[in-house]
Amino acid sequence: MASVLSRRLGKRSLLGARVLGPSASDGPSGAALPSELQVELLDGAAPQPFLASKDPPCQEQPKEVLKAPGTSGLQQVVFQPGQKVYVWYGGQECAGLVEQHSWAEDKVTVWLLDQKLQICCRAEEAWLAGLQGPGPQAPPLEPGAQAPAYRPVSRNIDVPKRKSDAVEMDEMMAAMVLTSLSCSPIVQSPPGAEANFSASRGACDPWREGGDVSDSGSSTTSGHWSGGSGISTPSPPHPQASPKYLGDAFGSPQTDHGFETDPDPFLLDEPAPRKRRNSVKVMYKCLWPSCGKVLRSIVGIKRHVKALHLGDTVDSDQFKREEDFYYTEVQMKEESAAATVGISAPRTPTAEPPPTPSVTSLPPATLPPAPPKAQSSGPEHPGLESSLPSGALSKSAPGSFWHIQADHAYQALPSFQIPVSPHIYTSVSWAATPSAACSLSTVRSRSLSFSEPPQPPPAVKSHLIVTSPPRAQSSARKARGEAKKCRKVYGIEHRDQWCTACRWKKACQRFLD
DNA sequence: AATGCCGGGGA
DNA sequence: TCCCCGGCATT
Repeated sequence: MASVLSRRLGKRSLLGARVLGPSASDGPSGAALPSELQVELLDGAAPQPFLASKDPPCQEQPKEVLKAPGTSGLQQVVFQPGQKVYVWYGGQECAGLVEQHSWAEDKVTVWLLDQKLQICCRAEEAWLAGLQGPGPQAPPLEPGAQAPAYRPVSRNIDVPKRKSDAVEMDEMMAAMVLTSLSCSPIVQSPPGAEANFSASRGACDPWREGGDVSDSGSSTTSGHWSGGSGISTPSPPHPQASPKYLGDAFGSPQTDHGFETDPDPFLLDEPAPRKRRNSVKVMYKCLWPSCGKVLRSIVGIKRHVKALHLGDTVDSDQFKREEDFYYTEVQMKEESAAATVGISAPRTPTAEPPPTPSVTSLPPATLPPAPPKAQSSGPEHPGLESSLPSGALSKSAPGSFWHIQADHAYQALPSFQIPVSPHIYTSVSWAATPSAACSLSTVRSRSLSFSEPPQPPPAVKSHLIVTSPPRAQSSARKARGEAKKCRKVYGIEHRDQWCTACRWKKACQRFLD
């Protein structure tokens, strides 16, 4: 749990929540929040209620803010105006100049050089240049001693972790931003959202989803992000997110209230996520900051994201894919619940994202793209089919080509020539055909490589098998081919046009499968 | 029932 | 070796 908390912390601070945290007066919400959250909120020192503009934090009316019941005498360092100090802002250490230090309120107004803005924060959160460590974890106060009445809990928190987390978060943030193209709601979301920032964590989920990084549930902070795979494969999330989230997602307080069953779970218009294991229920959780809604169907969650967060009005094109980033699949062990819903259909392990282009769903797997594991995916891969017209081999052979000469294939098994064009002949050995098929399949498998762009999952599957070399099911008779046979093509009336094999009731040699 | 083919057998 | 066909599996 601790890890989870710390993680959240980091993320939050990433967004600058700490500095801008909602006012301490926000009694109710504050009380309900996890202790670490409170710390953050209080750290903000800028009790200003959140306003749309997150940029200039408390620069507008810092003074008022400072009037809060002071925690005088706590400060151990006296900041002089103009003095260079460092403060935590936006998840990182920022250098700034002291504008003013209100000893009484234990607040310091700092002009951030980098951000070019003024913020006010608790004196303990700022430290003089040259001194070490971020304010929070800095030595300043003795536990309990001066803890203001309104934030009793904060003192219990082990703040030190913050810094590393923050750094971690920065990286994630960067990745996130890149991925979501600056449109990320997380970035744009109003500061207020942070209060309930379960989403901050979720914000990262997309990657995890996509990568299907099974970090085997280790709930440690490092566990989440250490997996290079997760980060390195920012491929679009697809429905089959990894189950690991489960605990995480549902464990978070925020999630609970957001939980809600999809009204119409059966509306799935895409391959519903299949139940991976007996009692695992797949749900989709909205990652939008402060949302955390959980629905049972992809469609539902997408609709939710689109409608509520992305806004339906906006040209859907612009956000068409965006919504995929704002929900994640979570799996829920649920012995009992399993019975309730027609739990989504099982998703093939390697599954490719569902049909809907946007969702790569998660798909289906995200993608997919899950590293090694995912790779071992099943035999059928989208890239495969798409790269090669399935029927190519068998069907493509227009009668005109093979006909005449192929006709005797049955008799002349060894080899024969196929007139590819009036002047060009291709020598083909029937016996070799299988190998040809092999090479063919080889090529296809190659297309399976990760880089393969997630093509709209072709619905073609069956055909591949046809080209596969020697039939595994050999022993018995040849599986009935799907290709047309002479009988079908020419009809019984024109039996004379059939290939010899067909005439002899043998396997058709003209329209091979 | 229609097809597709294997296994056999006659010429 | 060429041709046919009975019969079974599949569709």
